[in-house]
This record gives sequence, structure tokens and C-alpha cells, in this order.
Amino acid sequence: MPTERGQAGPTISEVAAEARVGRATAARTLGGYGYVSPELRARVLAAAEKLGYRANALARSMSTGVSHTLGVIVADIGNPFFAGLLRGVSDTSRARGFDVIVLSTYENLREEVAAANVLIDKRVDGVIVASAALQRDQVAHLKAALDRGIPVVLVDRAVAALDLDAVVIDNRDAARQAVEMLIAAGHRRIGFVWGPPVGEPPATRRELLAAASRNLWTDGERLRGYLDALDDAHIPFDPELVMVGPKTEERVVHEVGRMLALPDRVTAVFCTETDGMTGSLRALRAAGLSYPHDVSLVGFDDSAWAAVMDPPLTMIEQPVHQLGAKAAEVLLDILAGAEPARDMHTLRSRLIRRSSVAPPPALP
Amino acid sequence: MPTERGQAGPTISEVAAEARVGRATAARTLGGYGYVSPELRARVLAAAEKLGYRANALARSMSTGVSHTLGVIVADIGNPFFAGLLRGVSDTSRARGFDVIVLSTYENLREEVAAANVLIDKRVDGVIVASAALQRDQVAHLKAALDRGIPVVLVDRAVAALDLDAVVIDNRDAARQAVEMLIAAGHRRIGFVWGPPVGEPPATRRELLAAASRNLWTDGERLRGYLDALDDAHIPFDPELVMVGPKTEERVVHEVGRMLALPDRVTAVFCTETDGMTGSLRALRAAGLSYPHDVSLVGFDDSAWAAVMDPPLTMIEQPVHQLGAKAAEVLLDILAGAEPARDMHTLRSRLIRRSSVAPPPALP
DNA sequence: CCACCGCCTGATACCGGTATCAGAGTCGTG
DNA sequence: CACGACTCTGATACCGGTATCAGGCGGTGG
Repeated sequence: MPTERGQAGPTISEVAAEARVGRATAARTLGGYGYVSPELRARVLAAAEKLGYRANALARSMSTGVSHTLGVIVADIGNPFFAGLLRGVSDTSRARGFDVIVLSTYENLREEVAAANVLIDKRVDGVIVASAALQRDQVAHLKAALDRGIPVVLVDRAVAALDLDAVVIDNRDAARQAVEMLIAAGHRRIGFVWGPPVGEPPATRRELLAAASRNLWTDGERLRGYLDALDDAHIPFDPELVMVGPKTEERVVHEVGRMLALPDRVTAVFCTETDGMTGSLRALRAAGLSYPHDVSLVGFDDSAWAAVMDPPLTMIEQPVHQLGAKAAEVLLDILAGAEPARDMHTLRSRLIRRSSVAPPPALP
Repeated sequence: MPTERGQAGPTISEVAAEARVGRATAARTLGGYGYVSPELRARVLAAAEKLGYRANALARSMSTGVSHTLGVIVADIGNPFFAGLLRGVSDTSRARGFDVIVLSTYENLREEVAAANVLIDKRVDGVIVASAALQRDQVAHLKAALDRGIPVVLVDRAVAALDLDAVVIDNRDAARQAVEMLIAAGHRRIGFVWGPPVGEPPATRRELLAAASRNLWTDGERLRGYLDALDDAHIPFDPELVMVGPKTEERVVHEVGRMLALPDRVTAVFCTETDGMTGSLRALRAAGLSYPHDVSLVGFDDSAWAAVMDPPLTMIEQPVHQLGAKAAEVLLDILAGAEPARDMHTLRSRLIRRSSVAPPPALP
């Protein structure tokens, strides 16, 4: 007769009873440890099969202290960048027998703290986080995990205040290359979309950098790369050419529109996110301008769309899947006993040259 | 002095000891149940604060039997459609105090079964699944969850063999509307990208439908919608105009190229996925043709890119976030005690008319 | 023939919570 | 003054696994 509990599946005790053996013997066979004679083993296996036994992972974690689960904290699952990264994490985790819990923070530090607590409470074995934290006083939630013996690996974004393994790309260098290409084509008025989300446009370069380092790490790095390229070419920095304010596509349309309406208007735009690119494209259309003839364009995060645009867009491709896979690998290795290297693992991005960059038009 | 265990955070017993009260009293205060005098409560709270106590969610789940966790099974987290859907699920779950575990199957039924087992083992309270299962003999893994008292809600894809709540859009109707629009513009040679992934192109309409119903539910529905529109307009079905084979962008380029090279070539293409659209665009360019002049285009799954293409693309927008949010809502309501309605919850999709549809060119 | 040894099994403590319940302590009342 | 009622606390069983360990049983050697 089948189990009489109806709900919630049979337990090891019920399997043991069905097989007429002790609980410990059933546990040994089903758990795959200790010794059990072939005869009893067969009886237990048959009973388990018959009752449809599945081990309770919660109970197992309780007594072993490991959950075979990784926690991942990202800004937004809905963003294709993080979606791809997550796929990398989950592919390699699954392959090594680990499940994944994903939490989104929407770039909100308060949410990130809550997420870290959820993962601590659920006793995940390790955490991968694309953190919005930068300053020393913003990392208590990650320290809390570390203190409890939960290893943490950073991904996409380094956190200077924390000496941890981080898997990233060289954002600064990628941005510099892109802007250098624009400069090489003859551009001197190059817009930067998007900068830090501050209220007032920073008047000086120093103020801008300060604002940037109060915000997202990747954004700050990309801004530095933009500045590097300008400096190398002795092009003076113009605060009017960097977008500030909320990071929405609407805002981009407005800001790029403004840069396009300047007396000494922008002849190229560098976008650090895909929304920046679509917004710029809309602003261009609204101004009745076309690329690459009137304005050249380069952006971050390649996609199938960028390649089918007419003309196709020059883009920086990030190794999204690899970023996630490597982060998982580093974390899993630590869990397997490796000493944390506390290194910066820098993956290669790639500038894909297509047809959205041309020399600037002869302006009146 | 702080806890001496170093690892793994303090337990309720340690907090109780620190506060010099019984374990049960500490548990009552921290768990927020039963009665505790204000004085002891304050002592316990202070001790917990001091030691940095966090409840072990695993232990709690063990004894209460609920985990406050939902499991979600989707085809691919990397796909923007599912990423958006997941965001919907996770937003409403979090708001109601539930965490989410996500598993990807890559349309592989074997992976789907493994995913269901993981969720059962982890004792999730409920499951949301975009299932690749269709036939009666493919749903054992979902039945297993149901048998254990874990409610299941289907999303994006209905499963006829299972009488469950399902949150979907009317794929058939959406496809019909799109194709009707093409027909209204004068088209009679309309390509369908993509059809079922079979080896041999089905020679007859019956064979095609049979192949479709052996595969993904959404694909079958969209194909039926295409056929509906053709029938209504008395346009004969031509098997040469439906793509079969593996669902990759490469394959689309090849197949659409073929349809474009036909003596009586295609003058419009209807795409059921975003990869179908980007692939078609590449095929068009390769053939030296442009839209909407030479070929009209309509596709599924709107995105920011579709709006900034030149000309902008006419697209069917799915309420991705809402799909996920509604599925979570239905599931959470069942968990809160509501009787499962076992209904089909059909959400509205929207045909966004932009500029990729025009009358067919006068062909020689 | 008994002692000893190794093989195998089942009893049991434990993980960290929840939930029940007995009983200590306080107070009011007959 | 004693007793019942009520308030509050802590002991304890339990959830479903893991892991340790005592002891039963059969075989071998003295």
C-alpha cells in the first residue's frame, strides 16, 4: 500500500519501515555512505522506488551544514547583460552540482543588504555579487557574510574597500579604446552617455570624477577611460558633453538632443549602456540627423540588433557568459578548498568595428 | 565577549545564554510568537543584536514545513523574454515575502525533469513553469510535485494534459492579427519563421500541424494563427514558405534567403521570435533587398531596438513583466489558501504598428 | 570449548529552529 | 489564610536527515 501521508512525500523512516530495516540502514543506502549488505541495500532501494522517496535537501543541509546552493546578487535580471551573466553562473554551477538563488537589487543598496541577509538566512554556501557598494561604510552586509564563513566573489564590479576575488573586464581600457577610435577618425566633440546620476551638472573635471566615484564602479571606470583618451589627444574636457541625471532612455533622448543643439555640437557619441545607444538613436532621428554621416556612434554591450542596424553599429562586446562562468568557477574552487586568491580576474572585452564611425562632417 | 564559534553565526541557544533566559523564551521573542514580558524581551533583543543573530531559514522550514520560496522553471534566463518574465515573478514574490529559485532547461525535457526534482528536494512552496511538455506521458515530473502538495502554475505555455492554472497570451490570435495585417496590405506570399524543428519539410498542412503539436505549445499556436489568417483570406497554404529545422539565427538567414530566391518569392515575413527577426533582416541585406519596399516584416517580442530601426519595425508586444507577476500572484493566492481556479488566464498582447509593413512591390 | 575479532546493523545524539505543555510565581477572593 | 485563576517561563518533543557507536552474530585460533 502506498504511503498514507498523502502530502509531502515519504521520509527515510517510512522507507525503512517498508523495507523492514532500521532507519540508519535505510539512511546509509539512500545517503550513499557507510556499509550495507547487498541484500538489505536492494530491499531499501526497492522500497524507496516504490514509495517515490526523495531526500529532503533542507534536512540534509541542516545536519551537514552545506546547502549546495550559491546565491547571486545582481542589479537587474531583466537586463540582458545580467541575464547572460546569470546563464554563465548557472551553467557552471549546475555542472558542479550546485543550485542558484538569484536576487535583484535594482541598484539600490538597501535592497542589496536585504538580499545578502536572505542569502545568509538561507545558508547558501557562497555568494556572487555585482555590488553597488563602493565606500568602506557600505560593505557591512558583505562583511557579515564573510564573517559567517560564506565566501564572496565580486563580478562585473570591483569594490575597492574589500579585498576579494573579482571577475571583471577592463572597463577603463575598453572605453579608452572606443573613444580613441573616435578621435582617430577626427572627432573632438565627443558626447559621453551616461555619466553619474547627479542633480547638478558638475562644472569641473574634478567634481565629475568625484561624483563618479560616489556611484557605480563600472561607470566611473568608463568615464576615466573617456577622459584618458581625451587627455592623450590633448582635447579639453567639456562638462556640457557628459550626460548627468537619472539613467533612463528618456533622459538620454533629452540630453543627447541638447548636445546636438549646442552651437559647437557633438559629432560623436559614446554610450556606456545599451539604453544609451537606443536613446541616442532616437535623439538623432528627432534632430533629423543620420549616422555615421552627421554623428558617429560607439556603444557598450553588443547584441544581435546592433549587427542588423543599417548601418551596423560599432560596439564593445563583453564576454557576459564567461564573466558569470568564471565567477562561479572561482567561488566553487574556494568552496572546494582552494585558498581565495583575492585577485582581480580581468576578462577581455572586444571592440567590434562595424559602420557607425566615420569622420566628422565639415561643420559650418 | 562575542560568540566563540567564529563560523556560521550564533544560534538561538547562544542568544538565550547571553540573555540569561531559557531557549524557548529567546525563540518566542525572536520568532515573534507566544508571550514574553517586556523586560526579558528587551534582554533577548539586546543579546541578539550584540551577537548579530540571524535565524536559520533552513531550520525554520524544517519545523514549520514551509520555505517561503518559489521555484521557477524557464527555458532560458538569457532570453530577454524570460528575463522580463522572471523580473515580474521576483518583484511580486519579494513583495509578498517569498524568495525565488530559478532553473533553466534550454527546452530540454530531461533538464526540466531534473529541475522539478531539485525544487521538490529543496521543498519549495510552489512552482511556476514554462514547460516544454505537451503529451500526457511527459508530465510525470509536474504530477510528482502536485502529489506532494506543491501547487504548480503554468506560464507562457499551457499544457493540455494537465488541468492547471496557466498564465498566457492568446498566441494564436496575436499571430492571426499580424498576418491579417499583412494580407490587408496586399500580401499573398507570406513567410513563417520559425516553424517546428523537424528534419524534413512537411509536405502537407496536416503533417505540419502534426509536427507543430509535437513541439512547443506557443509555436503551435502561432502557426495556427498564421494558418487561420490564410484560410480566412482563401490563400492556399504553401509548405515552402514555412521554415523548419533548428531554431538558430543562422538557420533563419538560410531559410529566409531561400524563400527570397523562390521564383514566386515571399513579399512578407512573419517572425515568431526576436532571433527570427534579426535573422530575416540579415537575409534581406544579403539579398540586397530592403524593407518595407521589397519585403514587409512583422515580428514577436518588441524591444527598444525595434523602435529605433530605420524604418522602425512593426511588432507584437508581449506583457512580459505582467505575465510573470500574474503567475506569481495566482500561485501565491493558492498558497494563501485560495482554491486553484484551474483557469487559463489570458493576458493581452499588443500589435504595435510602425513602418515595416507596406504593399508588396509590383513583381515582374 | 571458550575467547577474541571483524562484519554488519540499528539505536541514538545532533543540526537549529517551532510549538506544546507543565508548573512556578503572583494575585485576588471567599 | 487557603485556594483557584491567571500570567509567564523553560523543558521538551519534533521536523528529516547525518554520523557515531555499541552490540549481535558468525568465524577462527588457542
